[in-house]
Amino acid sequence: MSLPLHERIRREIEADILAGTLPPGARLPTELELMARHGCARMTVSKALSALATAGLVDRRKRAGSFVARPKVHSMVLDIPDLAVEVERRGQRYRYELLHRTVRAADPASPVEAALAGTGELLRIEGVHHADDRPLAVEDRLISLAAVPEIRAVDFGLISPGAWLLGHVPWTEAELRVAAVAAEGEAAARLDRPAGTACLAVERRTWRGADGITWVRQLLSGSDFDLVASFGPTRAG
Amino acid sequence: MSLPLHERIRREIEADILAGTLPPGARLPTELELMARHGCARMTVSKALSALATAGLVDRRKRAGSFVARPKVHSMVLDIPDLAVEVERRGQRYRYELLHRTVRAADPASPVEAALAGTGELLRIEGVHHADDRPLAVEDRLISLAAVPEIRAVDFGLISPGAWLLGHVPWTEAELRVAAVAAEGEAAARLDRPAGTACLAVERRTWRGADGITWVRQLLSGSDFDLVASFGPTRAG
DNA sequence: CAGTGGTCTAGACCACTGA
DNA sequence: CAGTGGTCTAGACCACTGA
Repeated sequence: MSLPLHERIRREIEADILAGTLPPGARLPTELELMARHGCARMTVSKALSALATAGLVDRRKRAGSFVARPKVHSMVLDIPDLAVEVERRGQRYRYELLHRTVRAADPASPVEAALAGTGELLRIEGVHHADDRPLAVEDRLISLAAVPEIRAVDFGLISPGAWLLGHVPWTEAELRVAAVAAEGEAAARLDRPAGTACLAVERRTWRGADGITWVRQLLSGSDFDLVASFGPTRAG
Repeated sequence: MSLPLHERIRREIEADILAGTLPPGARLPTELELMARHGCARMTVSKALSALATAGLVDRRKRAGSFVARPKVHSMVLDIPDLAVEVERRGQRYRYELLHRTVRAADPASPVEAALAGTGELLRIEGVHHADDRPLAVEDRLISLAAVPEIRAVDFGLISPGAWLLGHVPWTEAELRVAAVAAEGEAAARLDRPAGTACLAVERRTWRGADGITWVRQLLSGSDFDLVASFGPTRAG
C-alpha cells in the first residue's frame, strides 16, 4: 500500500459506485464520517471527494451532502445523440420498433460476446428507429444480463434500449467505431433505401469499470445524420 | 472577484499558456515563488497547479519543477488517427500530395471562415493523403494565420498540415462532425473510386482557448477507414 | 545533496441551504 | 439555524531526482 491515503479513499468510494453498492442518487458519508473512519484530516477526505466530483461521479451540495451522480458521466466529453432526443429536436415524432428479442448464453467463440458477458447470459435486441414513421436506423444490440439484470422486465415497445440504458445505467468507459458503408439486402430494405446507399455504421461498446454493459451496432440512414462530438479539457473546480 | 484564490491563480497560468506567453516546455514558477507572488499558503498554489496537471496542461516533476505540457492535451479523450501514423501502422508508405495553397482574407459572408478567423487572413490548403500511392483521403483545410503565423514558412511537400499542426500547436477544444456521403465528381476521381462509393465525411474545428486554429474537411475513401474514439472519466492524481 | 513537488495535519472562518 | 461543503493557513515530513 504505497498509494496515498486520499487516493485509497477515492478508489474505495469509486469501487462502491461502480459495483452498485452505492447506486445513483445515494448519499455518501460526510467528510466528518470519512475522517473518523480513516483517522485522517479533513483536507485528505476532501481531496478524495473533490477528485470524484471533478470526474463527474459525485455531486457535492452544501448543507445536503455528497451524492452519487446520476448517469451523465460522459456528457462533457461526448455528444453522440440519443436518437429519440435528436428526432424530437427536429420536430419529428420518434418511434422505436422492436423486431426481435431473445435471451441466450454468450457464445464463447464470438470475441464480441465473450468480451461483453464472458459465459453469462445476453439479451439480444433488434429494432428500427423511426422519425415520423420513416425508418432512420436499424439497430442490433447485445446487453449483458449479469451487468443489467433489471432490463429483463423492460417493455421496449415503450422506450428504446439505448434510451433506457442511458437513464438507468452509469457507464465509465466507451469505445466508438464509425465507418461508411453501402446499405445492402435486408438492412437496405428495412431502411427503405435503395441498395448501395451510403450509410453510417456506428459500433459502440460500453463498460462500467471492468464489466461490459452493452455492444450495439447501428446503421444510420444515408446522410440524414451527422454524428457530432465535442472535446475539451476537464475543468477542475 | 468572488472566485476562490486557487481558481484565480489557475486561470492566470492557463491564460498565459493559451496565449503562448508560456510556450510548450516552458518552466512555470515554483510553488514557493507563486506563494510569494500571491501572498498565500502553499496548499493554495498547489491546488491550482494540480488542477492544471489533471487537465493535462502542465507536467509536474519533482526536483525539476512544473512545465507547460507538450501538445497532447487531447490524447486521453480522443483517438482520431493522424492519417500518416495510421497508414504507417499498417505497414504502408504514407505520402501527402499538395494540390493548392493560397493565402487570402477570410470571407465575412462565410460562417465557417468568419468563426475561424474573423476578418483576418487564412491559409487554405487542399491535398490528398496516399497509402502506397493509392489515394486514401482528400482534404480541404483552412488555417487562421493570426493564430498560427509560423505556418507560412512550412513546406507541405514534406509533412501534411494536420501532422504539422499536431506537433506544433496545442489545442484545447475541438468539434468533430461525421457523416456518410456518396463520393461524386472531382472528389471521386481524386480518390480513384467510382461515383457513388460510400465515404466518410469528417469535418473538424479546433480552438485554442477562444481563438480558432483550423477547420478541415476530409473525405475518407470507402470503408478503408474506421474512426475510433475512446472515452473514459478523467483520473485525478 | 539541495530544491522541488506530494502528502498530510489540525485547525479556522465562511457560504450556502434544506430540515 | 445547524450541518454541510469550500476555502485557506502555517506549518511538517517525505520522496524523488537532476545540478
